[in-house]
Amino acid sequence: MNQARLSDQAYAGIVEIIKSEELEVGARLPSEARLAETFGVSRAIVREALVRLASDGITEARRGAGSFVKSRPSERLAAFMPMTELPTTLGSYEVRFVLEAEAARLAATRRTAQEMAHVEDGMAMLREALLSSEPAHAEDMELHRRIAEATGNPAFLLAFNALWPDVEKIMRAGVDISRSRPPEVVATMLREHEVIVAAIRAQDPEGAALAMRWHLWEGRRRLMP
Amino acid sequence: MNQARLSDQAYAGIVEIIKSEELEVGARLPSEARLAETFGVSRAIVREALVRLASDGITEARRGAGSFVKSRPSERLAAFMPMTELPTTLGSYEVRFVLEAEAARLAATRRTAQEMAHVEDGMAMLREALLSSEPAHAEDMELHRRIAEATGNPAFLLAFNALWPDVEKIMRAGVDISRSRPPEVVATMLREHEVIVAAIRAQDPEGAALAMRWHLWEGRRRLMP
DNA sequence: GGCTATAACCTGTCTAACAGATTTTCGAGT
DNA sequence: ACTCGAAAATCTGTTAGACAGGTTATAGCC
Repeated sequence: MNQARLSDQAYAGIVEIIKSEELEVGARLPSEARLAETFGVSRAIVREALVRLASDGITEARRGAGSFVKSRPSERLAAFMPMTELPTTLGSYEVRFVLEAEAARLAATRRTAQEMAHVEDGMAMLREALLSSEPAHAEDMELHRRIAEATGNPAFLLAFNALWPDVEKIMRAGVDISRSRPPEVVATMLREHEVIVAAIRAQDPEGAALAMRWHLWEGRRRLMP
Repeated sequence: MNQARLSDQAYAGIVEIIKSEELEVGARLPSEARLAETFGVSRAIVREALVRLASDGITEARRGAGSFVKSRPSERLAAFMPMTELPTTLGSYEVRFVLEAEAARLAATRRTAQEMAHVEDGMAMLREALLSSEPAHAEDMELHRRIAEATGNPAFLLAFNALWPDVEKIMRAGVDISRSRPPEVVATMLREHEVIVAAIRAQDPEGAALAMRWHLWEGRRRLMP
């Protein structure tokens, strides 16, 4: 097993600092020396972590001045999930990852008021079903379908309908394995959907795409931890 | 202006080595010490460059063994074509834009030698058909289908098959309108496909995705200028 | 208060070293 | 000859300490 590298830990540690200290965009991180001391590693390791953070667009280094927050990691990490590592047994998730993310983006851009109302209705139905501890696969699917519809592009529905039998099979299998869903999982699933719908409501295309990717990524993780 | 960092030069230098030495995916790069000597910098700088290359998915470090090529680097043109401007009458192109670009990327990453040969065959068939001035819709479709197959993920084929009737209808309509295809258009279409296949052959994921996007974008423009 | 020189701090870079993982080499034994 | 295993050679991961040169803060002077 490839033992974890210290620079990975430093990377995670710095992300943690940005999040927990609530460093705003533009704020300066602690100096390399201080970070090294904090994590108990050498400056070289901290620098390697910072190079990666900069490459990920999270920080920016200014010679002689320090490293600065460029964009908050919570809003950025989701965009960098390596699709290449998805097991092909969950192949339909790989396709959904690009297809539904684009659908969410376009829905946020082009949705009419009527389509939005339709999406909100779907969300309400999903909320009710989830809170009454039912499987809710049908409602889940229906919400995703309505988001695809809100793109105004029927071709998205065509592609989705081709995938859904597969997705449903996977979902059912997942629930069969771990029959009881703890309430916090239900709450998380609900929140993920709410965030997507909120972004579409707010006509925030990038936010919608990101929220959808995040939701699918987490969904895959729930099915195959 | 922020003066160029040595690690940036090292990054570019290593990319150059991978390209000019034609290092295959899986091949081992020179050791950090040797790279440092080559570029006249310290090992720490080379390491920072390698961390960035790994973060970009181009190389992979194995402790005690060396750094290995994970995917061939491409020209990072990162041209972004705004799909939002596509008329929904050509909706299936909008879906293909995300779906097939991802398929091309994954095909470049995961294709086996056998799948590659299958793609090359499809390319040869398309070339022959186009050069004999036939419609060649079937061959076009078959090549795209084989690329989707080369992802190793059957879900891509599911989605494609749902879209293709639509795509073919659009293609036929396009040819009916402008019945004669000038030879330079045929040559361009051929070249676009060749670039995609070449990128998949070279195991260059970003290049393959970019080439596919470009091809679809141009294709849409040919149909509706 | 405003201005400037200087000190304090910070990143970018280098050298030299060692631990531990991996690959290669080479020799012993069959 | 051929296999097997151990030692040697390489290689990455990591540390410490140092210095040049850029940036920011401070302190004192007007």
